[in-house]
Amino acid sequence: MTRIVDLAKMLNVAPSTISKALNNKPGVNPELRKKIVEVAEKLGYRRNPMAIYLKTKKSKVIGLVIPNVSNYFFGKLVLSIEKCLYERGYQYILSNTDENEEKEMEYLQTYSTYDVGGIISVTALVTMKRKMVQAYNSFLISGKPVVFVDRIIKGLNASYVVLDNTGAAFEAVEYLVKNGHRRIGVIIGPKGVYTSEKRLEGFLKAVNTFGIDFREDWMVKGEFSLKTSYENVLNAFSNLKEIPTALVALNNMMAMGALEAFKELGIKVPEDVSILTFDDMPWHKFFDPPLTSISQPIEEMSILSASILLEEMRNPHKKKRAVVLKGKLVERGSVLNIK
Amino acid sequence: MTRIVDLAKMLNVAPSTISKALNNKPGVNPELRKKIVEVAEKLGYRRNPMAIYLKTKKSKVIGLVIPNVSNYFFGKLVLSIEKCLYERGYQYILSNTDENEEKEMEYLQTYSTYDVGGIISVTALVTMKRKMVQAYNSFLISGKPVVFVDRIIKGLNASYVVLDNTGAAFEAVEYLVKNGHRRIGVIIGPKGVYTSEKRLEGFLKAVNTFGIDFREDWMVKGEFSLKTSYENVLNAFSNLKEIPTALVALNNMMAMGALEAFKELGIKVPEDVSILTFDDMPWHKFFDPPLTSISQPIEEMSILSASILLEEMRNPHKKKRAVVLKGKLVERGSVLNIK
DNA sequence: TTGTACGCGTTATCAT
DNA sequence: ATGATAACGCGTACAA
Repeated sequence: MTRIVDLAKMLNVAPSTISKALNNKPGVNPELRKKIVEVAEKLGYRRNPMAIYLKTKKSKVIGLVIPNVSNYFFGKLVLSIEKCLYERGYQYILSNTDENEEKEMEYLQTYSTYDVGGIISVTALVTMKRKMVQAYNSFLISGKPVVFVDRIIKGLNASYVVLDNTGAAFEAVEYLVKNGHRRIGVIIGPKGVYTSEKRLEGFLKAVNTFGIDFREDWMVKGEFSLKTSYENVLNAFSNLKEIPTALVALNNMMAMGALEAFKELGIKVPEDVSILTFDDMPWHKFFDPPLTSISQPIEEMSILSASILLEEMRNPHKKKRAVVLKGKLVERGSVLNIK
Repeated sequence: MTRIVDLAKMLNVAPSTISKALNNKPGVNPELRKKIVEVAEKLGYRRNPMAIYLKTKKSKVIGLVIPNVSNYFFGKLVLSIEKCLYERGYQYILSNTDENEEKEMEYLQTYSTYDVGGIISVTALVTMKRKMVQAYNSFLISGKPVVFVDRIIKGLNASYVVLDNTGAAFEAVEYLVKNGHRRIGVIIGPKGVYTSEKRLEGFLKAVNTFGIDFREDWMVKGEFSLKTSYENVLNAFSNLKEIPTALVALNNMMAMGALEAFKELGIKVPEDVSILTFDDMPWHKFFDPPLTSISQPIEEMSILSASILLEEMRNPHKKKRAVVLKGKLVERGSVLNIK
């Protein structure tokens, strides 16, 4: 590895001059600077982030908290965020929390020892809210910005980038009503989870607005997982005297669970029940039937969150931003027009 | 952040004593050690990896080269590897190469400045092989182990963990033959890609062994991507006078591409053509028809590669290991028995 | 058991 | 405009 001192010796100048030249600081003869840059390039000099941090205390490493990279949505998020960061010379530490708050707390701890300069977080499903708030707050008060993506923790003065979950859920129901459905069920996620609650809020608002039937026993708890959703849908629909004509899944795992349960029960989709799910996936079009889904602007979310974070790292007293993006309903074959 | 000196002051002992106590080294009074561990715990002391590295030159950061985390297979791989590493106090730098060798080279460069202690690599599709070999070799000769997963670069003395691609492809064809198929096509990946070549090798071996028909124009180039596969299958099957009764896709993206092309051409799966694909995905069972797939032991691959790497980091002169794992054929509905 | 020098590459500061 | 050099940080090895 070529170092600044190596370049200095090579060119018979002082290390400080090399440093100034490479960092575009004033006080270097333009010709000399050009030569220095040239030689640095040729010898493949690369700045040493550790040493720079040692000296300047400005870390170019950011913490990236994600529930689970093997989920397509989060994988894409990581991918685009990495791209943004890499282009600007930042590194990141990826932390898979597995939706486990304790694990998330653990990871936040390690961030201190690695001196991350900021955090982008899709925070885990929260129950021990107080501790979590405290943990994130300790970063915020020490001037390290945090940007929340997809999910918010209330009571924290941090920027965030989320979907208009309420609006999207409203539109989902509206679409079903337009297709003649008046008996609509829903598979919900865990209590206290931001996305689930917001989506349910929009769902209920629409039910109210359009004055359609709604029953408590058409609301199935799915815990945002395939297995739970499968079990609870199986249970609910085998006991129901009157089943809804359509079902909204508040995430895609739960839609798969429902599909599996329906297959077992001999309930045909969409003939017997229509399905509409949150989170569009590239393979939904190959499903039987092709799944009508709500797609999220993942790329936009990633780019926004990364640039907001970087901006706040540069300028710690910047006003926090609250970004809410629109979803898009992708029509396919899992919703039947029963008008 | 509590530091060793803080603990030392607090307990009126020397920093070196604290260090020894916390690292289970001899030369500390058992009672004192107990007290030190206790106080360290209470004050939330966490060792500083940077400082340890500074002193010992032993980095606990490892480089993780992955084509694309948003691909389920690689996402799972990252997840399990992270788990292994985290448990033993290691951190990792994730690098998405996007199957781009130049990007991979770039990332390998940054590894030097972050002083990674070792590398786990699913290396990108290689054409500039020489440069790549050189890059990895420079790590190997400086005593930093590299473990290749899923794909191998020839001419490198490094451990690897891969699937028995040839065997799995052979079994795929064998299964089709058992179901009465004698005209079998294949969608292949890019030239020079380890997994594609090995799988094709097994395919051809089986064709030979079972003495079934094979034609050059039943071999479609899919480049391991949905789009290319779609285009080429569309093209090939609209010109073919006689189409095969079954098609093996050498990865799941290409299977989706074929599915899309068949839909457009009005070719029914599995009535007109059976499909069998590499890479089982959790959603394949919901496809129309449910996709018969070859599943890989992702978890096992991850755990093995992580432990081999860690072992070699501890013991640099350990003999390199070559691990080949078996795939498993998951029967579903996309292969028709035409006997 | 203690005290302390040392390791690293960069950069800020002050002198020339 | 350029040079010389002292930090910067924290854990550890080694001599006492």
